[in-house]
Parts: sequence; C-alpha cells; structure tokens
Amino acid sequence: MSLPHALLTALLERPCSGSELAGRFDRSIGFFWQATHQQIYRELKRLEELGWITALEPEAGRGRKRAYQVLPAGREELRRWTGEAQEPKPLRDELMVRLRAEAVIGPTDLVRDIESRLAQHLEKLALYQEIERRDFPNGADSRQRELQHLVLQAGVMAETLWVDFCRKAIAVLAADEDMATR
Amino acid sequence: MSLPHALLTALLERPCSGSELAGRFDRSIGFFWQATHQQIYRELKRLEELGWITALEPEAGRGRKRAYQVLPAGREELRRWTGEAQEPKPLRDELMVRLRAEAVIGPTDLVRDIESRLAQHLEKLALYQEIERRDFPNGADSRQRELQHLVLQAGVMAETLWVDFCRKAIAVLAADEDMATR
DNA sequence: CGCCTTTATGCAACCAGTTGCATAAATGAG
DNA sequence: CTCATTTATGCAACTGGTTGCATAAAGGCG
Repeated sequence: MSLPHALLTALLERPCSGSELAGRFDRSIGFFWQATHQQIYRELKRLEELGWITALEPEAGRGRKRAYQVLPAGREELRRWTGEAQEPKPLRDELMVRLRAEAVIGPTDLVRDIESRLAQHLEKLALYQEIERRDFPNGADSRQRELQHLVLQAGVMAETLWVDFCRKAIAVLAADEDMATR
Repeated sequence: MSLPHALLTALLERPCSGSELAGRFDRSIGFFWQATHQQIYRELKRLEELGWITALEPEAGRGRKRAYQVLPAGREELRRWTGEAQEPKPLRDELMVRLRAEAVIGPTDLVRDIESRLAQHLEKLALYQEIERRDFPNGADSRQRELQHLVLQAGVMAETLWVDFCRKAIAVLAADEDMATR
C-alpha cells in the first residue's frame, strides 16, 4: 500500500498540513495516486503514532491547522519501502468487461460512453502536455527533475494509449451500428 | 462494480459452476478483471438471490458441483449496465509513487525491481501476441469476435506501454548509477 | 457586530476485494 | 479398500478506499 509512503514523500518535499496535502495530491503525486481528505487525516494520525512524522507548532493556539514534518524513522521507512520489490498489478478495467458483455448481448449504448471518455482522455492528455511544456521545456537538468519528468511522461503515455484505444473501439462499434441501420 | 456483470457475461457465454468460472477468469475476461474463488462464490449466491441466475440440476445428488445459468432478468440487467456511463478511473500506480520517493530520498534498489517488472511485462506481451496469432490469424470475422479481438489488443497495447516505460525508467535510473560509481 | 461561507479537521459506516482457514466429495496410488 | 491428494464449496476476519455527515475556526460582507 502506497498512501503512507506517498504522504511521507510529499511531506519531505515540503512539510505541511492535512488539507494542504489534499490539495497537492490533486496535482503531482495525485496524477498516479489519489486520496480523499479522510484517508489523509486518518493516515497522518497513524504515521504520527508510528513515530514517522511529527506535528510542528503543536500548540500554536490560534488556528487548528497542524503542519507535519517527517522524522528520521519515517525517512528510513520510506527508503526501505522504495527499494522493496513489488509485483506488477494485473490490469483491471471495467470498460473491457463492458466490451465483453457487448460482444455477448449485442449492441448497446456503450459507444456513447466511449465517445465521452475519449473527450476526457484528450483533455487530460492536453493538460499533461501543457505541464510538460511549462515545467520541462528543455528536458530535466537534475536527477530529481529527471524522475519527476519520467512520471509525467508516464501520464502522457497512458493517456495517449487511452485515446488510441477509444478511437479503435469507436471504429469497431460504429461500424456495427452502420450495418444495423443499413 | 464489475464482478456481477463479468460473471453474467461469462455465464451467458456458457453456463458453468463456480470453480469453472474461477478457471475461466484466469483467461479471457480475467485479463482485465480478476476474481478469487471466494468472491465468485459469494457473488453467485447473491446473483441467485437477486433472481438473475439460477442453478441447474439443483438436486443432482452426487457431486456438489452446481452449474448456473442466466435468467432473463439477469440478461436484462447486463444490458442495462453495459450501456450505463462510467467515469474513466484515474490512473493509480504504486511504481510512480516509488519513483517520486526515489527522487526525494536519492538512489535506492528500485532499478532492480523495474528490471524484473520489465521481464514480466515482456513475458505477458509475448503471451498476448501468441494468443492473438492463434485466435485471430486473419483478424475477426464477426461482431463478437471483433470485440473480443479489441479487448485482446488493449492487453497488447497496455503491455507494450509498460515495456517502453520500464526501459525509459531503467535508462534514467541506470544513468544516475553510472554517475554515482564514476 | 453578527451572519454566511469557506477551510480544516474528524468520526462512523460502508463496500469491494483479500487472506486464512475449514470441510466435503472425487480421485487415484499403494 | 484405504489413505492422501485434488477439486469444489464456503465462512469469517481483515484491509484499503469511499461516502455521508459533523463540527469548529477563519474570513468576508452588510
């Protein structure tokens, strides 16, 4: 499970509070790992209990915002986890199940849904490419930046794949539809 | 959630028992939707309670194997679900979290893990291509087969992407390693 | 000042999927 | 025939993630 380690990573990049983490999760790390504020608060408490992080300005009186920073034990744990082997998770996609169902029960409205997905994936692709243009106009200049770039490229590659696949699927499904109406 | 509908699809293709479903899930639909026997038995019971499927030979005496078939209500539900819109699920990948962590805490053993993943993805890619060669030597000849082919192609595309990405990642991480040892 | 909205925090219940274990019938080897 | 193995079924507990709701402080407006 990645959430605790994603939080440690984000807090090492910059110590901050739960709600700020939730915001940052919607960008950067959040491209590949999402978390609701619930998960984040719950997990921060657990990480604190484990002694991996600690709250800054614990009794700052005014304002309930509690910023956390990573303790040496947390850094050590993150290092351990990062080098740990993991099996690649098998593919799992509901759309493929729907396509198999379509194959068995004949034409449905599925193609409409895929058209709308295509639009969404195109949008996300454009977003990622825009970020890439903005943040890495001349590639990456340091190890850290190279790795960040790599993760972003993964996003571009994945969205490109989805765009290609949706187009292929629409071609197949629309051809059927033509035949049906002819 | 797809499991009930994946089961309905599989049972429409051919009525069978829980354990046989578990076996078939390791192929075909299982490329994109896995399920343990536990989930399958639990879900079959639920589908029966809902009146979507029914057990054949309910009191066949010898042998506890219970084969199920889909009832009209189940077929109707599958059709309803297939045309239903679904948001594309956001990407979610632990490896990307690890790469971001690597970027922050410096070199780890991560590259070893990615090398082993590369090997596994190459293996899976070869398997899918082999299946494609065997089952679709001349493309697909019917609507149903076209859709099955499409799903298989999604597998090929996804594994190809992973292979490309692993190679890219190894290049970045290995370059760092060279620098470190130089 | 007093009120409404937004931000930050959190509990509790739920849901889908996994893990560990159990048990009964079928099969097959000695 | 009998015992060990494999196949088929299933319960219970757990885990990670989601949803719905609640509450308290901060900020802005009349």
